[in-house]
Amino acid sequence: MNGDPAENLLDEGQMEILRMAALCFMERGFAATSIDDVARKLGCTKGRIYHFFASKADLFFSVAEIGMEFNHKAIRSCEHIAAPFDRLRAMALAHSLSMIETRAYQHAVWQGVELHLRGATTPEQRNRLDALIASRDQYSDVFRDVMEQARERGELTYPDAGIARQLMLVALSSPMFWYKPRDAETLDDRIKVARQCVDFALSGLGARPPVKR
Amino acid sequence: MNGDPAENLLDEGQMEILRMAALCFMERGFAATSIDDVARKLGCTKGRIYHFFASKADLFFSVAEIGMEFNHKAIRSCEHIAAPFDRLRAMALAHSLSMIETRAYQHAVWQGVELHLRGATTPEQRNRLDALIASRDQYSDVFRDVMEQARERGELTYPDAGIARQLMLVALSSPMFWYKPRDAETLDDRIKVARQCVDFALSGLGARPPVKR
DNA sequence: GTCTATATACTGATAGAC
DNA sequence: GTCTATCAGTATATAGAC
Repeated sequence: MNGDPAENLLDEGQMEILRMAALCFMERGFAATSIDDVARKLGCTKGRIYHFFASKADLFFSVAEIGMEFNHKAIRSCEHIAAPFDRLRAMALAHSLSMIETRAYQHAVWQGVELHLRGATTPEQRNRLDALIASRDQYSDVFRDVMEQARERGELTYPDAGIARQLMLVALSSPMFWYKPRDAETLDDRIKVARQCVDFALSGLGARPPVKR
Repeated sequence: MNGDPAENLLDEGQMEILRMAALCFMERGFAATSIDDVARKLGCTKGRIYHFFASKADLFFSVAEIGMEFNHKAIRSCEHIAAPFDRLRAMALAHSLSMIETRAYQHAVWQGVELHLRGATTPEQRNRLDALIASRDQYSDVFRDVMEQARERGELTYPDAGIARQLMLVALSSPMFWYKPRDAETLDDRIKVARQCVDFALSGLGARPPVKR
C-alpha cells in the first residue's frame, strides 16, 4: 500500500494490523490465510491480533468494510456534478483510481462478494456479510442510476441495463487484479491507467459524445 | 454444468469426480474446499477420489487444465477467418460463450492464475501451475496478436496494448462471475448475453467499423 | 474400486504470565 | 498490550479390509 488512505480512520495500532491483514488476504485469500501469517507479517504473535479482533472473520470484515468506505468516499466527491454523463465519467475515474490505490482492501471486498454469491457463510458471519453486500449493492445502484439518466438522454446506448452495469464495474475494477505498482510511481501514472479503463468502459456503453478528456 | 463439453475427454468415472470438484471449487474456493466436500457431493467417500487423484492439488489442476482446453478449443474454430477484425469478434464470442458454458472449470483457471500472481505455491505444485500459466499466456497472446493486427489496420484504437488486452479479456470473462443460468435456458439466451459482452469490449477498444452483427 | 479407520499436521481461539 | 502455552477441531493423505 502506498500512501494508505485509511490512516486517519482508526488509531494507528489497529490500522497497522488491518493493513497487513489486507495484504495477506490479497496474497493468499481469506481461507488460506492463517492468523499466524498476519502476525508474522506484523512481526508479532497472534496475541496482539486477538486483543483487537474477536475472530479471523471479524478481522476480514473490518478490512472489507474499510474497502467499501474508500469507494463510497471516492464517488461522493462527484455528487456536485450536474450533467449525468460528466458525473458518470468522474465517478468512473474515482472508482478506478480507488481500485488501484486501495488494492488490498478491494480484494477483501471482492472475496466477500464472492463468498456471498457462493452462499458459503457461517451464521455468525451472516449479518456482517449481509451488511457488506448491502453496502456494495447501494454503491452499485448509484452507478446504475446515473447510467440510466445518461441513457435516457441518448448519451449512452446498451441493451440490458443489468449486464451493462456488471460490465462497467468489472472493467473499472479490474486494475485491482492486473495493475502492478512500479517503483517510482506517481499519481499521474495511476491516473493514466484509470483513464484508459474509463474510456474503455464508457465507449463500451456506446458513449455518444466522443469521449473527451 | 449444462451439456458438459468435457464428457468425451476422459472416462466417465474420473469425469464425474472432476465435474463435482469443479463445482465445489467454484462454490467455496480451492482452500476452503475439503476432499470430503467433493466426496459428499459425489455421494461417496474420499477413498474413491484418492484412487484417481494423488492429492487435492492434483485434482484442482486437472480441473483447471480442462478449463483451458475448453478455451483453446473454442477459439481454434475461428482460425479460418481471414479478416483480423472479424476473427477477433468471432474469438471474443467463442470465449465469452465458453465462460458461460464451462463456468465451474473457468473459476478454477481463475483461481490458479491468482495463485500464481500471489506466488503462493508449494514446490510440488509449481511445475503444474507454471504450465497452466503458460497455457493461459499463450491463449492471451492469440488475442493480443489479432488485436494488434486490427489496430494496424485502423479498425481498433487504444493507447496501451497491454492494458487493452486485460480490459478486453476481463470484460469477456466476467460472465463467469455474474451470469446466473435460468431454468429453461437456451443456447440463444447465452448467445445474447455473450454478444452484449462482445459489443461492449469491441466498442471499448474503439472499434471503427460500427459493431455490426 | 470403494470404504473404514487412523496417523499426522495445522489452525482458530483461549487462558494466564509478564 | 503482547507473549507463551495449550486445547479442540478439522483436513490431507495413507493403509488395509472388503
